[in-house]
Amino acid sequence: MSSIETSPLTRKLRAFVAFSGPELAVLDRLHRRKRAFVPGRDLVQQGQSEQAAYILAEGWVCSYKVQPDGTRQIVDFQIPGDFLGLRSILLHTSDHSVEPIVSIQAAEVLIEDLLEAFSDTPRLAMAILWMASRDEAMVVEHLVGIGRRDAEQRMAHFLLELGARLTLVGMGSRAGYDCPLTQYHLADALGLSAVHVNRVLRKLREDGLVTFRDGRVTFLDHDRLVGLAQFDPAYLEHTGPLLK
Amino acid sequence: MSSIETSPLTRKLRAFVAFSGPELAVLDRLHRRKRAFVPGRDLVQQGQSEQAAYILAEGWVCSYKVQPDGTRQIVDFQIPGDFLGLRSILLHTSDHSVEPIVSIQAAEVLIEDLLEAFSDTPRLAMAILWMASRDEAMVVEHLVGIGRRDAEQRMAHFLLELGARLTLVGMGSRAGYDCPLTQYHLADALGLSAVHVNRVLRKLREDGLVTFRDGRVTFLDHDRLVGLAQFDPAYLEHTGPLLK
DNA sequence: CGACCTATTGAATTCTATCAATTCTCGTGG
DNA sequence: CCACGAGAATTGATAGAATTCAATAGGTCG
Repeated sequence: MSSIETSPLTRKLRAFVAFSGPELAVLDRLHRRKRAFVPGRDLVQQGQSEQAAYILAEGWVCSYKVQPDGTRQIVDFQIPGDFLGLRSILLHTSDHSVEPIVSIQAAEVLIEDLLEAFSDTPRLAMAILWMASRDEAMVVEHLVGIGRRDAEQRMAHFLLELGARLTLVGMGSRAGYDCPLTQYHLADALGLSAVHVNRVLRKLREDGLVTFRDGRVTFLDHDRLVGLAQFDPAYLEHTGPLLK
Repeated sequence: MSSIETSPLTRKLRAFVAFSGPELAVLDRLHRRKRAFVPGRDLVQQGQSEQAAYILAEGWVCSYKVQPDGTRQIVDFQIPGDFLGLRSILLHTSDHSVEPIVSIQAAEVLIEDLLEAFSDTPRLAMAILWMASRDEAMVVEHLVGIGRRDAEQRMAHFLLELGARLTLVGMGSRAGYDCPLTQYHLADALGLSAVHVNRVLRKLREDGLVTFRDGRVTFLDHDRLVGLAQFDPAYLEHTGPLLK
């Protein structure tokens, strides 16, 4: 049995699609070009063309856009098993940057690899397309959060969503999860100032809902937090692609 | 020559991909199930499963999500040539609603139609996937706008983006465009209150930048507006899918 | 130890929402 | 023809939310 069967991506997709041996082999091939990255050096640069995509094997990264005036907006965080830069290779140019938050391991995927994989196994293509749609649904939910929730709800919703995603890949539970993000990351993701992030976290802590401390998110009262955030995980719990 | 060759979708895709006769015929088949809708009755309902997708032939619609507390966030507006609900059929359930803003014409596309079209003409599949990526890039830009721009910049950027999109399908120019949206639509899209939308529009008008009046957006000083919004249309001007 | 990053808190300011009231347009029915 | 009501746009006043500026403290690393 090859080690690929336990990769986070494979693990995630297999929750929805039963792959055949040859399909697993194709997945294996996609993982062959392993590379390591450290914080401070971007995997993908906004505005660059000829980008590769990556499958994140270990660690956390964030996708963000910077504006001409220097402010930045984090669009999404990716965790092990997530695909990075799929849109970049489709559009042949990257509209965003990708930055490692901790030291990471990622498999580089060239456009040729992907086209080859897609033509070999249409089922895999469909599974990846489905995954991309799920990611887009997450971005949409993020948009709603920033547009129509106040800072406290935004934070609560964000911490809960991250928890739900991490739980899917075995890195979290209802009790909490390890989280390498700084308050500056939260600020850039939620469209708040770092100062206000700090105040909101204090309020949530003082209200006995959740703590964010020493790289760990701890849910003190999960149910009440869900109530505050009006968190509905439906958009994360899809029934999988239409593969028999 | 069939009339399909002048449909907005065909027109848009042909700007990037040269289709063969059989491929045009497949596009034609996708348009066969024409339907009409009127404002007030949603095409797609949030939470519903077994949805169809649509190709918008005429008129404007918006995609939105409503939250438990009743507030709504418009995620995107669609104009002729845009695809609606592609994600809904992929995920097999809809995470958002779609509402006609004016009376519209749309071609219903069943999941079977799409799978058939994809297997018949991979190039068309790639073109549609590319288009979906472009739409996602737009949602991302929208996210950045709400997260990191103040109300005035948000409005300016939004009006410019809409103008750029409409120009692509021949419905607008640097001078302006017809626009059936109300200030309430703008508010729900930009994450502002309707009252504040009104104030912002007044300011932009008084500053001689743009007017929003009687269903028409008129750019008074396009260049200065671009400067205010820090509008960079790069994310709309892609080189097309990787088809030879 | 000092440099640097992160977290924390206070005070003043700016931005945006909410509440309330008015005007305008347009279509409907009397 | 006009009164009426609905939806849309407009404006003022006030309250609330979040930002900015400024300062301090804790931790880590060389």
